Amino acid sequence: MNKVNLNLPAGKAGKRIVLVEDDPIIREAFTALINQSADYSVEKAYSNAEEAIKNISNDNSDIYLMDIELPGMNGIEAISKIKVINPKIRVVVVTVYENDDLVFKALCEGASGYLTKNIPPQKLIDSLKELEGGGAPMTTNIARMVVSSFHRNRQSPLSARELEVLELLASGKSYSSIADQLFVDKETIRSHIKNIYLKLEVHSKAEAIEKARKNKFI
Amino acid sequence: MNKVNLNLPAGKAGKRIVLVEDDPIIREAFTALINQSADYSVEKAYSNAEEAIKNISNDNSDIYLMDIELPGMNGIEAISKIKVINPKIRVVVVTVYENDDLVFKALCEGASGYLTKNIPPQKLIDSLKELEGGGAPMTTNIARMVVSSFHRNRQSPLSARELEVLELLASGKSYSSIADQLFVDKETIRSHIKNIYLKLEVHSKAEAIEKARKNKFI
DNA sequence: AGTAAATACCCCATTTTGGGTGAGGCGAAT
DNA sequence: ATTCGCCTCACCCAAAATGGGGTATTTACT
Repeated sequence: MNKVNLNLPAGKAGKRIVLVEDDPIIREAFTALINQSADYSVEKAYSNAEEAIKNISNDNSDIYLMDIELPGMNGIEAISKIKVINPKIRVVVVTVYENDDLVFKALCEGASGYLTKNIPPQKLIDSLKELEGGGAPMTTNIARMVVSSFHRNRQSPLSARELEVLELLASGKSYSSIADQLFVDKETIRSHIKNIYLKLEVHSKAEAIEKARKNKFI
Repeated sequence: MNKVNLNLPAGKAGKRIVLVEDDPIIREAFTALINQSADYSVEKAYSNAEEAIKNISNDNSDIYLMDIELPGMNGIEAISKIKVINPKIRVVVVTVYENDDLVFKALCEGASGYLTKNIPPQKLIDSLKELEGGGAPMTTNIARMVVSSFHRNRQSPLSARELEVLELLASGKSYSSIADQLFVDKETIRSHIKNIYLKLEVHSKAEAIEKARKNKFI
């Protein structure tokens, strides 16, 4: 069985990339693919996040391709730690997972892109170019998920005014300040909120906000 | 001066697109470009949103290219109204504006993509393909803006625990329920919140949440 | 040794919240 | 024409939450 070379010689020209991927097959495939390109080369390829993080200053690369599922520290945590150490490093996730939660967590922690492993070879290289051009490379599905996450749900049982009130409530405002802002009496706001609770079948502010956020009413 | 033909004959094959764009030059350019492609044709080209909306059921197209700056109703409102009438219609914004506010407003109202008018011709056609493939076509800059909007700010003066508390507070929870959730005393939460107010230089929940959201601490 | 963080407790006064009930005006739909 | 939903406002009550003022202990890292 071949021992995978985790410390490839950086004898190739082009922008240097660091790869973090535990599957040796994929790691080698991506390395070969990237090294074939004119503009990029794999500086280092790690099989776990801990090693990659330990060597950040030595490697001195500002583009990381990061798997999510890794032995030990996972990719999300790894992004977080990398960004703390050097915020200029751009991390692109490359994974098999298209799970909502992982995508948004990765982006919140600072991922600059999110690709899936079934990406066609040329698209991977294109993605690196896009990244360097200030973009945020995403596969079709991920882009849809990201854009959809902004869409509000129009099937809301709440009236326009109620939505308005609930949004202000969700921003941490008190009944009185909502009333001031909407130029109505505090009692009016209380009425709206009571109706909101009725419609959403909840009994408190926190529940209402949670339900409304979950259903993207607000 | 040429009179622009706002009702082009649909004599061309391919998926039918509706265009809403007030500048006659750009309208004609996009129409010509799209009609040159094998897979798409411009069903109708409107110079304002009101007309486009009035004819939605007749036009029976499910892809709209929408400008933002329009005489009368603007593109954002138009997206909202279109989505109410028929949520299946996908609207892609095509505009000169790369302003954060407009981008996010358009996406919240239901835009499926956001392009800028300097887009290379082939890219526009590619974007339509991407849209049909379930994607969310965006120019490089817009993709970056969208992804950046998820990134949290690590330059926060707050400790990890304080961030945790503030996040729960921002989700509408009361001191007591935050305490329960974090398995500490309510008084501890109160202490944390006092420190948060000190650090953020605010004097109320709403202010703290607003400041933290604005600076993307949470 | 010093600092920051997390934890917990005390006091106080005020505001906020949730629930109940009722009611007038207004516009859209049947 | 009448009903219905929506927006508005009012008054009752009691519990909970909030903001501000303290102080103090333990842990952890430098």
